[in-house]
Amino acid sequence: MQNSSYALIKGLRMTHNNIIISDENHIITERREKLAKLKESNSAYPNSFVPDDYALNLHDAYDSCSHDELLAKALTAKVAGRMMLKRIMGKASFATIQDGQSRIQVYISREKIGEEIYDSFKHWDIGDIIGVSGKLFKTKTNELTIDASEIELVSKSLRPLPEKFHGLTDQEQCYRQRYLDLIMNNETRELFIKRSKIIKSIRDTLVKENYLEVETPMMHPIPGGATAKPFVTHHNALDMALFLRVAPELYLKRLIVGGLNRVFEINRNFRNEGISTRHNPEFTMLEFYESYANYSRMMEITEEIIRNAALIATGTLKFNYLDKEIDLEKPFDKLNIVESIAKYNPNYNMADLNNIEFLRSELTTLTKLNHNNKSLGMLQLILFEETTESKLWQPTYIIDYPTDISPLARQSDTNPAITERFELFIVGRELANGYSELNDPEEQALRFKKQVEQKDSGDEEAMHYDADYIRALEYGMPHTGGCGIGIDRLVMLLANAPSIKDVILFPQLKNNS
RNA sequence: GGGUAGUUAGCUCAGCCGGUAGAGCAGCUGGCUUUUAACCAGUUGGUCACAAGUUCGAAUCUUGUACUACCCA
Repeated sequence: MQNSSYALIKGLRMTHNNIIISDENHIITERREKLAKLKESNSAYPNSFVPDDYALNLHDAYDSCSHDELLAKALTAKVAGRMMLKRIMGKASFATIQDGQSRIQVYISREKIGEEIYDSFKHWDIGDIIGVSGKLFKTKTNELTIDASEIELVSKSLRPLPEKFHGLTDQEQCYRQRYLDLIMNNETRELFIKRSKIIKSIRDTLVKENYLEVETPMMHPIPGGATAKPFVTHHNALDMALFLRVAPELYLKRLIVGGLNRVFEINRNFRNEGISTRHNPEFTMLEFYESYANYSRMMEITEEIIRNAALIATGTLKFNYLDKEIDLEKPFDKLNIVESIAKYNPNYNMADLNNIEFLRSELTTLTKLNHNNKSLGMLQLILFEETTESKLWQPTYIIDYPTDISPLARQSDTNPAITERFELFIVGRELANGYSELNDPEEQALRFKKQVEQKDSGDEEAMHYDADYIRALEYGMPHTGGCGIGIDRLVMLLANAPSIKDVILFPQLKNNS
């Protein structure tokens, strides 16, 4: 045997790197033997077959033709794809191949293609990639089929595919071996096509609004733009620590200072936190900034982005997420924190919700934690998170967040304890976060200093002081609105996916080997 | 971080009153020229997630660990 470095002892194999691959089984062993024979005749992995048709196009064009019409047209087709089903009936066989978009049936008769090739075909395996050309016809049961006049093995598959009827259902295996998921589950391929269309729709909406797409650093010397724990890495040549970005915000606003008046970026952020059905350590975020705009304008454009994406993805503005209807057609509800608590929890009245003593005792009961040194706004926010957030199923903007937790947002002109900030909630989840940007460099410097104090007292998520960003603001930034939309969560919503792992091709999982 | 459930052949799953592991598909051999989850006959394949314990004997009972899913923080 050509490759003597593997010894087939009870399915254990040593590679040349001495890595033990232990999942060999008799099926793989048999296929390796078939491969070895193909290699002897130099026909294991040819690279010359070029298909000129796709199954999907053939079905679209000819499914409606009758048997006789198709016969009269005498059309030939040339396709390539993975063999998913195989039915041998003596001197003739059927195979079903899948070419990435759809499937088509192939008829192979010994009489037509010759005994030698027919005998080879009988030993090809489900999962092998084959190329076929031949005449199109309809079978007795009216299925469009290619009558193979030529057929060749394009790529040998060594590993058996999941079972043909039930397919692959193991959630973990779908995540760990997404390629298998894509081969076996049509819905998975469709979901990721939908994701791509959603992202294209977002680009189209923003470009139409005269936004410029930009790319800013993923590796930051000073992490910033969000309260989150960053990943740390190291640049060898510069001998310096770098942080994977938690948000692109501070760079995008530097571009606003530079006169790129409307910019957006769709890219990955990295946050060093737990993994859940709503959190992946790397996730895709849209951030967009518009000069001479405030948070009201950002809410308008956020709605436009989401509606356009929903129409592209679902064809409608009313659809179900986990069996509950979402209505994106009506203008999104807009409530401040206290109003939203009162609306969804009739047991609270406005007087109580503005009474700091009441809030303290209520929160002590609800959270079993001490909230004595928190401001009124913070207490209201915590009560909101405890009692209201998860009830915001229909799209709702919550507006006017406390300044303490919004270090990059502009204060309200009438009440400096709150900022011109909104978060958009749908299906009880935060989907977007935007505000009128803070463009006063002196106020921004004070806010950074407060963050540094919090960091010094142990808050790992607090921000650093970014002197270069302050310097940029000191050159003057026009009043600006900004917003971030979590793309993964938006895709979850529009694709009716229960977990963020379902909408990320390769989600982060624990090591299982 | 806490709770619940799952992990048995390549895949989908039975077996869980403790007595040396079973089906269908896939694979292999044979038959079959319009099948379609093709069919018919025969047949290969398992460290029952991992580790310890109870027992004459453990896939099955107990405990722990790992991973996954769901719920809660």
